[in-house]
Amino acid sequence: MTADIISIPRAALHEQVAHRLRQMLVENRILPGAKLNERELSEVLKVSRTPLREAIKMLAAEGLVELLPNRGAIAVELSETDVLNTFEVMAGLEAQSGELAAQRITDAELGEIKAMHYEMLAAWTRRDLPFYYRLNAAIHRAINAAAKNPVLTATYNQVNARLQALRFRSNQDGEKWNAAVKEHEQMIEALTRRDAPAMRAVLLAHLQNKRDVVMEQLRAARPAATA
Amino acid sequence: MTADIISIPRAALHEQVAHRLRQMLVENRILPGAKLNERELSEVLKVSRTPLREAIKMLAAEGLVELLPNRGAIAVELSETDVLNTFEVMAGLEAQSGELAAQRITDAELGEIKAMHYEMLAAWTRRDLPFYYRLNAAIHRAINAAAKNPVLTATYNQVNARLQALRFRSNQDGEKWNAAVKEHEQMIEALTRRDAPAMRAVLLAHLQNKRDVVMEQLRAARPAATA
DNA sequence: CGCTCATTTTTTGCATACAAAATTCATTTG
DNA sequence: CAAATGAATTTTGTATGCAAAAAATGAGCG
Repeated sequence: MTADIISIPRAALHEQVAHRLRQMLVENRILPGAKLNERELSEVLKVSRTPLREAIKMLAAEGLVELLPNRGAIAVELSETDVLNTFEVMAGLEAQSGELAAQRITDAELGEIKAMHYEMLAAWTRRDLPFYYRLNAAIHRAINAAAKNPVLTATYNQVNARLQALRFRSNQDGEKWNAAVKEHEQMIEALTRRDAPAMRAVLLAHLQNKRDVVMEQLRAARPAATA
Repeated sequence: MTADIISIPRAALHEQVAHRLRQMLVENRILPGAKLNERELSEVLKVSRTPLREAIKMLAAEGLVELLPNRGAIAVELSETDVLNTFEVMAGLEAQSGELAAQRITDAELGEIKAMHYEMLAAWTRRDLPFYYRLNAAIHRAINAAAKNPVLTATYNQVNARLQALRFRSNQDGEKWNAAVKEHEQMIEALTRRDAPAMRAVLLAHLQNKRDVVMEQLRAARPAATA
């Protein structure tokens, strides 16, 4: 009875392909609106078209690509109203995460979040935007995890993935950034007090501001074009 | 220039297959935990395995089936905690739908919902459970539509689909049924007053009760077995 | 010059073919 | 007779082939 060491059955090919495509989409290596050419992609990823097409179908179900009958798939291009609607849903999911986290978080989890919060403050003080972003995302993930609802986490991740593609690295203006940091401090306080309604309120406000920042940058990047 | 009548490009095969499979899963024609045999299904649906497999991958991304590496797919089997978690998310999505609907509903939409409500009361009075269920679902769909957020609607539908499979037709007990009807009346009132917080509160309570009913029937159907 | 329409080329969609893994089943052995 | 072993069968996973649809190209015409 050797412990079954050798397992690691290597994730199925279509899973790997889906993962890589997802990353390419989220990192804007495939631009919104761009066509996903099957022959081309199968050469780049070194797989046949069959698992590639299966992966594309999964991404379509996740809302990351759009399927055009007889014309393949394109990376989703969110209109302004799409972005607003998506943020609205995200706000609801974040608010619920926060609410549940306040009720269910353990002291250990809270401690870790506080630690990350201080690291984030350090990054903020140094104006180290990339590191700030990474910690910010990690904190939100940790709050979500503290809610202890895998269905909520999965739903949250899926909706969030669509927004990742347009989360610019560009520096948000100082005032908004300060506000975001202040909101984060309120979150920590609310969590410490296990105050669920406060968490909900803070996160709703936080996402509203995040939405405004993104919309502003979006309007600066694209001329106008409402859809 | 004849008006292009002949269009109707007939939805792609994998879409049709996905639709039919989704229905089979939701209607429990494929039981939870059952294996989806590709050869078998491709014979029943009269398509080759390729579009069938693409459809299965989509359903996996939607959370309706589970993919087991090298062992195909099985219809998802929700544990008790899965069901509780899913209801928790649904409650949040319904509450948000109601909140937004209260802010955005038109008089015409409200009128139609009221009409359906009265039809539902008729079905309730006659103890016509199937018709009651259909109207109930239609009302919730209409509220969701009145929120005017397609992203919310899509998310809602996707999460809800997983619960459909276990929404028994069996008659819920009279007391709970009366409570549900009363809640629906409160919903209509809140909508008429355009009272968003009230809508949120009513829908949260409504889904909590719905959850209790389902959990009770679930526990009656299955012996115990917590996962 | 620009436009239309036919022809070629490319690309998608579905079916089939083949390889690898899992399952089944019969056989053997303790 | 139970458990174990190993071949036969089934089933999944991936690649390839072929038909139909869309896009690109280019010739002809206004």
